[in-house]
Amino acid sequence: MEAIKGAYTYDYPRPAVTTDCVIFGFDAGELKVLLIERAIEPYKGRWAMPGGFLNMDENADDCARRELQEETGIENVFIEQLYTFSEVDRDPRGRVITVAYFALIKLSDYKVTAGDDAGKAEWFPISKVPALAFDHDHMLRVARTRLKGKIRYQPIGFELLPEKFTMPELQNLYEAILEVKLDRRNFRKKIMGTGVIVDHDESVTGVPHKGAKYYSFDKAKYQELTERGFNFEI
Amino acid sequence: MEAIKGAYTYDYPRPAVTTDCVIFGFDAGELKVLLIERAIEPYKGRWAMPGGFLNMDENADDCARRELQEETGIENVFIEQLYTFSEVDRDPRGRVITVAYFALIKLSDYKVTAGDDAGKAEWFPISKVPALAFDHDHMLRVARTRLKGKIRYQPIGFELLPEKFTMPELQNLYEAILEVKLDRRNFRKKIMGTGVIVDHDESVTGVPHKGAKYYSFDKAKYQELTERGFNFEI
DNA sequence: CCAAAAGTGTTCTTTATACACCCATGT
DNA sequence: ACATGGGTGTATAAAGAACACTTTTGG
Repeated sequence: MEAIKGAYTYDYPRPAVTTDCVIFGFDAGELKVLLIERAIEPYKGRWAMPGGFLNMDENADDCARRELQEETGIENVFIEQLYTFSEVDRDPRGRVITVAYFALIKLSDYKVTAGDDAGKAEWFPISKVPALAFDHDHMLRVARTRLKGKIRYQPIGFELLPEKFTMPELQNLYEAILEVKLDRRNFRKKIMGTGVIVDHDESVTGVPHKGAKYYSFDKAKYQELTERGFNFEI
Repeated sequence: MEAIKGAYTYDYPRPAVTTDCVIFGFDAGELKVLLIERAIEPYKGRWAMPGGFLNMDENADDCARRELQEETGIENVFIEQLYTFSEVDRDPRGRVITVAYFALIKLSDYKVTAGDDAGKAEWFPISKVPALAFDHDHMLRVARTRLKGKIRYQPIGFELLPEKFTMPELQNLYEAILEVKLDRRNFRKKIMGTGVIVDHDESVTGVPHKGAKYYSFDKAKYQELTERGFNFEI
């Protein structure tokens, strides 16, 4: 798709359409967001969610995945449509509506903060996110709320952890997302009670205390249980 | 906004943007959807959700409300963004993406099937909806699923009933939406337990059996309780 | 007096919450 | 041996599920 000055004409005006993606990761007991520093105006130097214009031969999901790949190198991750933001004045360049997505990243796989297409990319702890470009502060709040709501009935938490994880890690994740403290014993009971957790006979080593056991999430078993009307409530 | 042949030119191609609205109502113990019969091609004669093109001076919410008003006469109702549909071939006229909404109507207020702008409008029981235009079958399924999920934690059921309703009516509504049978005594207990239902000392008359008492939903009390971290689980 | 639908309480089962001690490891 | 964090069980409280008879009203 090349820019050809004024090559596309329509009988009615049309908004430009973009997708943006709120990218969540989890590391060091903290929920984090991947932001891109804008290299050009408007909002040059401000941080924003990665995103870009929709091509004519792709749907919004494809666009969000493509932009994610181009701007951060991330691919093959959990991604879901969040909300479409369409305020008339949300972009100073003109009428732009954006279909926002949110992605959940196993941060262990993407620790290397790749400086790609769009300039600097950086993980920010959710509590230290600066004022963002466009309406992205609002977008982040919406994504945060969605994440908080969704984790109660879908096991999306596992998308944020490495394949093998420990019970304390999983609990920390839930505590970070839900912003509550949970009881260790009750948490383990509930998680194990779902029957979708596999025990590896292996523990954390090299720590000056009892090493936590590794577990992993059995996606196949989850699918199976879901089809039989199984409920994942934490 | 007038059509001026080829008056709007851009350097990159842009999709057209519309909003569509899935309109739910409840009557005679059945969940219903309001559809419009298409008067023009494509899909002439097929039924579809009302909707239309986004103007440059309105956001998607405003557009959805405007189209709802223009095509069905309905206004001042519950409306919420549902999902943005963007498959490349979803509209034979070209690239059109649609921001879909769903609305909940107190059917008692809008029984008159107004034949307006877009031709015939008609309420269909959800079980008797014919094959729809565009990707609207899919859209309806998404809306149905959202309604089913949402009613579990938000008191949106009341948007579908008249101001005063009886307990059996409310229960029928929940049963229709959730597609389950509920126990009369337990249902009443839970609903009354929320503390957001007001008892009117008035009953249904003119029926050949004990008339059911009227209740109404106290929105102010609900807001108050919500702010204190109250949960509306049915 | 009959048919039809509304109203109502109790028991049992399941789930949620609260809570404290011992264990393994590295320094 | 000690400091650190991991692992475990039980008792109590709350919520959910199951269930049957009486009441009101019009015909």
